Order: sequence, then structure tokens, then C-alpha cells
Amino acid sequence: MRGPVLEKIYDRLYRSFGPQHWWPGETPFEVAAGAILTQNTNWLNVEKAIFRLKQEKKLSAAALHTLPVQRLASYIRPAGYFNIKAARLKNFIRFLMEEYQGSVERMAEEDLPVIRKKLLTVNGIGPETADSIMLYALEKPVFVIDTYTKRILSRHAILTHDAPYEAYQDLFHAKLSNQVSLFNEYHALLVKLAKEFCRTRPLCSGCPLEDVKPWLG
DNA sequence: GACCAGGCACATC
DNA sequence: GATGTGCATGGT
Repeated sequence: MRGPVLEKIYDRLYRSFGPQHWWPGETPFEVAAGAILTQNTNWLNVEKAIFRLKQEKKLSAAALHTLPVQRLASYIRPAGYFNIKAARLKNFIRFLMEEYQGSVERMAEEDLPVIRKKLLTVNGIGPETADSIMLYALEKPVFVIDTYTKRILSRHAILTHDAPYEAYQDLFHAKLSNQVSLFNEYHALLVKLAKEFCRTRPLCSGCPLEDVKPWLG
């Protein structure tokens, strides 16, 4: 990669779309739970599940800790994969209770690499979910890589599509200043761009990145 | 009715 | 180590 392409892309996206106000959520805990619920799932469906959890007054570590997994699954049904996600949420809650007395804020007091390593030991939390929790719930400077990020960067020939998660993440970490606000906005803007222009059938016309790099298909 | 959505773990080769 | 598959609802 040559030149400050990542900065250029960011400027284009920000000028086109403006601030995205991520992550939608009232508390760090809600953001963390949302990160698990949104795995491979449309955010609108996640909102339905979160709304239900709020209705039932179960959107807290303490409440979820004692909630039977089957009941939890029924509440989060609209988010899809409800049985697996119920188990994953319970895994995360158990971890949060054992390591941080159920407090996401307490988790944030630890160093970034330590938290990340621990989060990745939780069954159901992979790299993207761990990084989403750290960036958007704990406000740690980690860049989140998702399918959209891979799609956009590979189509602009910045990395190959099959490059590992860490390769994508390392690139952002190396080329940008490690600011939470920048990482927050950048990832959200990539998602916004993908939703508008980068579905499986390429819609290049009007894309703010149209002239940034040659399209490879 | 097909296709997709802000992944991950696990089986099998 | 690489590749394939199950998980599931709701919007377009």
C-alpha cells in the first residue's frame, strides 16, 4: 500500500455521511450484549431483542445471571440464532461475574491486551465481538474488522480478501493515530458505506470512494 | 421465494 | 491448516 490511503478514505466517508453516532446503546453493558446479539445479524432484529430485554427488565449482568437460558432465548428470538446467542450471552455474563464482579466498567480498568486475551477465551466471543466490546463499550483504541471492512479494502486492492483478521487490524493500527473517536467513527462509516454501495452486486455509481482506488471486482 | 444480515464454533478431511 | 456447515429471524 502506498500513500495515506486510509486517511483519504476516512475523509471521503466522513464528508459524505457525517458522524454515525455509534454504538447505539444506553449503557456499556447494553453495547456489550448488543455486540453478541448482532453476530451475522441485521441490527434492526437486534433492536427488537434488546427492546424485549428492557421490557422484561433483564438488561443487566445481575438479571441475566439468574435468568434461565431457555427464557433468555425466548426473549431474544427476533435476533435469530437465539439458542446459540442465549448460551453465548450466558457465557459472557458468567465471565463478567467471575472476573469483574459483573461490571463492564471494572473490566475497562484493565489493560487492553489483557482484556482482549481474556475475552477471546469466552466461548462465543471471537475477534470482532471482542474488539467491538472493547472499542464501543470500554472505549479502548482497537480497530474493529468486519465482513464489510474486508469487502471494501479487498475490492480497493489494499489487502487480499483472504488475509487474516489481524492483517486488516494491524494495517489500521499502523497507518492511523490510535484514537478511540477515530476508530469508532471509521468503522461505523465503513458499515454505512457498505450498506449503501457494497452489497454483493457492486453499486459503484455515486460511491464516495469511486475514484480512490481502481476497482478490481 | 431467494437473498442477505455489524460471526463463531465445531466437524471433517 | 484449510474448508465446510449449522445456527434462525425478519427485511428487501
